[in-house]
Amino acid sequence: MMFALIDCNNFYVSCERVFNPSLNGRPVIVLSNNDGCAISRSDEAKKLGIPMGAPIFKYKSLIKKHNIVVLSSNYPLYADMSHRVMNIISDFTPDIEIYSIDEAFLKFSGFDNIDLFTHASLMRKRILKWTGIPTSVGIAPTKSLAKLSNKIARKYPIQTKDVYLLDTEYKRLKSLRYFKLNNIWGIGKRLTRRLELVGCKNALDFVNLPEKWVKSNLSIVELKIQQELKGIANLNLESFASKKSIATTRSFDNPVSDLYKLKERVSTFALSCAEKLRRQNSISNIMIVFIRSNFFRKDLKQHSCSRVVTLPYPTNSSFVLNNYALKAIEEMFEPNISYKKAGVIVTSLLPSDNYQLGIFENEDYRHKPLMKTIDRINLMYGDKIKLANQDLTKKWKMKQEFLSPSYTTKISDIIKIK
DNA sequence: TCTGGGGTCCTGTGCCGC
DNA sequence: TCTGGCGGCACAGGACCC
Repeated sequence: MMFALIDCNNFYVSCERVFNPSLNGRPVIVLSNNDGCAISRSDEAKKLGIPMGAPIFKYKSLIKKHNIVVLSSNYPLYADMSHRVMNIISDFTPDIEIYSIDEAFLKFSGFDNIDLFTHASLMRKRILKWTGIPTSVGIAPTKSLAKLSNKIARKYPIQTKDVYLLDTEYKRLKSLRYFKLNNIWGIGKRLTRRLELVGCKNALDFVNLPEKWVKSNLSIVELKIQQELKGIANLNLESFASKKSIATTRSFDNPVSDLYKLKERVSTFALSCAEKLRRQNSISNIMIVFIRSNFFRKDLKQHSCSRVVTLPYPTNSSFVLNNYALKAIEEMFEPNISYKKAGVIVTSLLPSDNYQLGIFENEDYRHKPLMKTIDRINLMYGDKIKLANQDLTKKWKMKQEFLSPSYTTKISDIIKIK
């Protein structure tokens, strides 16, 4: 039994290139929301020294000097492409866990008579041919080792032909010696620092630490990782677990220090959460509301605060969530602070269909059909219905200066063949 | 001037009740 | 009735992932 990790190379950039081949061979970066920082880079852009998450304003001159193509993110396009890729992958094994928009874990059990290298090569060739997206595949006895194998395939595309099969003890030890601590899935900055303090330099050093020490000084999570790297499968594919929380959070393009404006924004976040809940037929018990000043501005007074609101009954009503979110904001707000970011997270989710109202629960029975109607109208006419405290005239627009067309999802943007 | 968003999971702390 | 120890819980914060 083997696991595989398939990963789309530079996914967002690759999506853009599918529909705009003139981007091939050129340095390209895709920006985060609000055009803040680089979240996807072509190999050419990486070579020029644009790091992951680079704030774009710091790299203006480099971008100009090398004529780097800069694009705003186009999430509907990426989501659609992701869906196509995952569909093709499903043809190659029934056991698939979609791990993120551009990654999936696969399990090959009962594939004893099949050459997995050939099988995986066939899969990535078909994805490339049918969608235009290049991928890399790592195959190994555990998920953590499959992650590392994937990195090898990605780093040495010529030697591996984009597929690396880690199937011997020799390859395992060689790989572990090769990788630094922070290349291990689940070991970040902080753990790397702690492990270096006890003399670890590479992944193999970590694997050789006594299990007892790992469990008592780190945690059960790191112990599992260690076992996985030893080749003992500890993690299985996650079955389509339904979401445990839903969030809507945003940075503001201009700092907000006015309570009224802050409430107006947070109201929008609460409504967005309520809509997302209704879309997946869930209700929530607990809402978390937070506001935060700009922590990059060390010269300004900082304030960061969050409130956990336990709702009187689980709900997905826009009115109820909105009211409690606004109350939380009023409690937390401090004058003379430049707030840069705020958000609403709903958690402790339950399915809405089989929920029975209890004795003390008093959701207004008129909310449910009203919400349905609001959702339908907003879907048909594009967010026409708002609550009274939402600003009707002002549009909070996301900065998207370099947006590509929605090639696959908007009929007006469908590519024209000349 | 300008530094993302959406997730999961763990941990420290303070409080409560046994 | 008082006290200390301890488990459970809620909350705030943070690490880590893509």
